Amino acid sequence: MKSKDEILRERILSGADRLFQKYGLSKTTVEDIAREAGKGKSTLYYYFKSKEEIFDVIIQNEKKLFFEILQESVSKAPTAKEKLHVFIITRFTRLKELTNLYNVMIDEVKEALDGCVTLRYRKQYEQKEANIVKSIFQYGIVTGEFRVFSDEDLDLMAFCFMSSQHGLEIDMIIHNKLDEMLSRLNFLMSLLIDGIKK
Amino acid sequence: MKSKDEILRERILSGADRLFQKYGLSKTTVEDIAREAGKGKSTLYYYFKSKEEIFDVIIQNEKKLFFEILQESVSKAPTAKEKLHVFIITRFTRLKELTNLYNVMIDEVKEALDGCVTLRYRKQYEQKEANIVKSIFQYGIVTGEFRVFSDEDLDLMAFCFMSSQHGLEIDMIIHNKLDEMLSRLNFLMSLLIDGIKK
DNA sequence: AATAGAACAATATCGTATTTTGGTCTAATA
DNA sequence: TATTAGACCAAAATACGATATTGTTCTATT
Repeated sequence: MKSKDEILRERILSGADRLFQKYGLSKTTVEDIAREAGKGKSTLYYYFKSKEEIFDVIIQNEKKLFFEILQESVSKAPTAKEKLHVFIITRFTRLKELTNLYNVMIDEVKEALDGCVTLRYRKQYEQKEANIVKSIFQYGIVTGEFRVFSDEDLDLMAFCFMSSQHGLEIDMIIHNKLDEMLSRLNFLMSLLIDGIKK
Repeated sequence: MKSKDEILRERILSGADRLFQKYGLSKTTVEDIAREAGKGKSTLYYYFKSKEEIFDVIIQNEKKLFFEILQESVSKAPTAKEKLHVFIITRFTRLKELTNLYNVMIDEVKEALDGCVTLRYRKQYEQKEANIVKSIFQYGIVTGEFRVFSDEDLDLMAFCFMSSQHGLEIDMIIHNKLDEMLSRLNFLMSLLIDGIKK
């Protein structure tokens, strides 16, 4: 049974989530968020330190949800190979639904390419992705599906696997071929799996 | 023996190349380029239709040079596997030297991520890259190094190989690890090669 | 034929006024 | 006392008119 505080807090967050999805962080005002929650601005500041904190909580929540879903679906697959494919499919399907998390990832790429590296969210996000992939590798080694690699190589491989998926995504965006995205992500993952299997 | 026209034309181009490298296309004025060539603006318009054409010629020249160098170094390697590694090393080494070409590639990624897909240069550039990689695959099949793939799969593989390299580059830029770039590019290529070899 | 320099319209920049915005604070309300 | 509204504030953003800059054209000159 949630307290009154928590109910209102979540009302503010879900309203803000919708606004950020629609208008982005910069175009959504604190006044907008207050109105959406049916409260005054002061009330927002009672519950949150700043607009930035509201956004941060939303992103952290989406990230938490994303990785819970990802981890759950991966854990259900019986083989490491299947886990990797499930990882790709689930990641692709679910990340797009979490619009604010997705947008933040893209924004940080753009910032980095502009020579402005802040990485508020992406570093930790990518680390979590790579950790899941690494644990799948380790599982695959235990089951005998994959060759044995050093821990250092596993880290490197996880990074490279994910970077290659990121690259494919970006290139598909560039070439406006979003409908082929999932099949190509899977194709690439199959190639990479072929590179590490026994 | 070059004609006077060609000498002056190349003087304009090399001056403009330096200016574009330093200031970029938008911040380099036609007046700048004229001054660098020691001529008036009108003279520039005698030889080139517009500032944009000067830039285009420079990019096309850099691209031509880049692919000649790439093709030459690849053709010297004896095995398909070595060709792929030479491709990666040469590509990495030489593209960075061709500043204007490199900058145009990055700019087009940024534009695409902004939802504005123009692709003045990148599409053809990527097609050429993929063609070289595909021909290396075909060579590797002939020499017996790689498994046999359909032509369609070869196209897809070439695209995916290059996209994965692009992704690694972008992620290294994002994480500010440019010093590790080449080793990781080679590491990823090795994984991918392992995925296609007999 | 090759070149300079003036002219032009479109675009960019700049300074200033005005509005908006995130956040603070006090008083009111439940 | 906890929660909330609304006034206020300084900084940031925006709008706008004036001015400068820029890419290009065109005419006259060499």
